[in-house]
Amino acid sequence: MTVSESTGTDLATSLRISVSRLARRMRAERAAQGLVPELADTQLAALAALEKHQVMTPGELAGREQVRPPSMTRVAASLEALGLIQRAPHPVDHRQFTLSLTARGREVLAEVRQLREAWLARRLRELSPVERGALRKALPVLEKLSRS
Amino acid sequence: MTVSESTGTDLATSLRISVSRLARRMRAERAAQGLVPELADTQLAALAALEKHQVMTPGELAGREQVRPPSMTRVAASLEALGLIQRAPHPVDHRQFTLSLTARGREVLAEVRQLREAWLARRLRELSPVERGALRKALPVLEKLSRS
DNA sequence: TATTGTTATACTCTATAACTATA
DNA sequence: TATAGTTATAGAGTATAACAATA
Repeated sequence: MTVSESTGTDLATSLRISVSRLARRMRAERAAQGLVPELADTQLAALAALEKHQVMTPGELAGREQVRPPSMTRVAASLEALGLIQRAPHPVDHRQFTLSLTARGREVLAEVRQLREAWLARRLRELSPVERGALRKALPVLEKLSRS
Repeated sequence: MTVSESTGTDLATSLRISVSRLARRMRAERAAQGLVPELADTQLAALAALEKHQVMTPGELAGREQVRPPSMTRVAASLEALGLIQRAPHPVDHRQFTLSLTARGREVLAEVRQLREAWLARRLRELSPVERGALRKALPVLEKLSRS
């Protein structure tokens, strides 16, 4: 019985293991590159979310990235310290803040996308067009799963 | 420009973010279930690898699961303490050990696969057949990536 | 001398609980 | 009183470096 014929439970098992291992593999590969600045998964995801939505509050970012508010506090603080995002008072609710990318944040995001994903991008180029196509078709589903 | 038409770099970016977030999401969901015993990603992956290959050395397991030997030492020690794997002298090289599943380990693996993947399996059932098909086709590619 | 595995230690990331400020 | 965010603290998981045993 091949993977493509597996049952739902097998699919869950295999998917969980592959996704966990790939996440670990990417993290390890990234760390080996010694980039400046060294950005973690959630930091980079937060930058990408801010690029997409322009302005978000810390709470919105935490919800979107599936981390707790204190974790996003640290992520936001680190990104602000690096000059990659900026914080402004919320227009109506003074308990909240708005976060947005700085020009430097935008630059770094572009740079990091090229450099930090070098390993994954290289591996993707080594795949066949059919394999890449399979990933592209699965990508929206993976995104849906990660948000649900 | 939709995801399915994206360039290779965009694919790498999106894939990395989705995979990272899904791994984090699954870990969080798992922890909420309070299972007995509480098994981490790498512990479960090690059990699954031992089920597949019957007998492996700690070094082989570490290489397969992309963790460093000291990490696998901890994983193996915890699984042995739980009675889920057993250790035996290596037949020829006395520096090494062979690891294999105990009967209890096999039971727990089956049980954990049902219980611990409940969240992911439920989400997978909520997908359309087309979406599940996309994941099934991508799965071997994800496995390949995670091993490369 | 090289290799396998372990021990000691430290780091990264995230979580829960308690607190502050504002609604 | 409820909510957004922060601070303090702890836990899980992994890594590097140093060590022990064997090849």
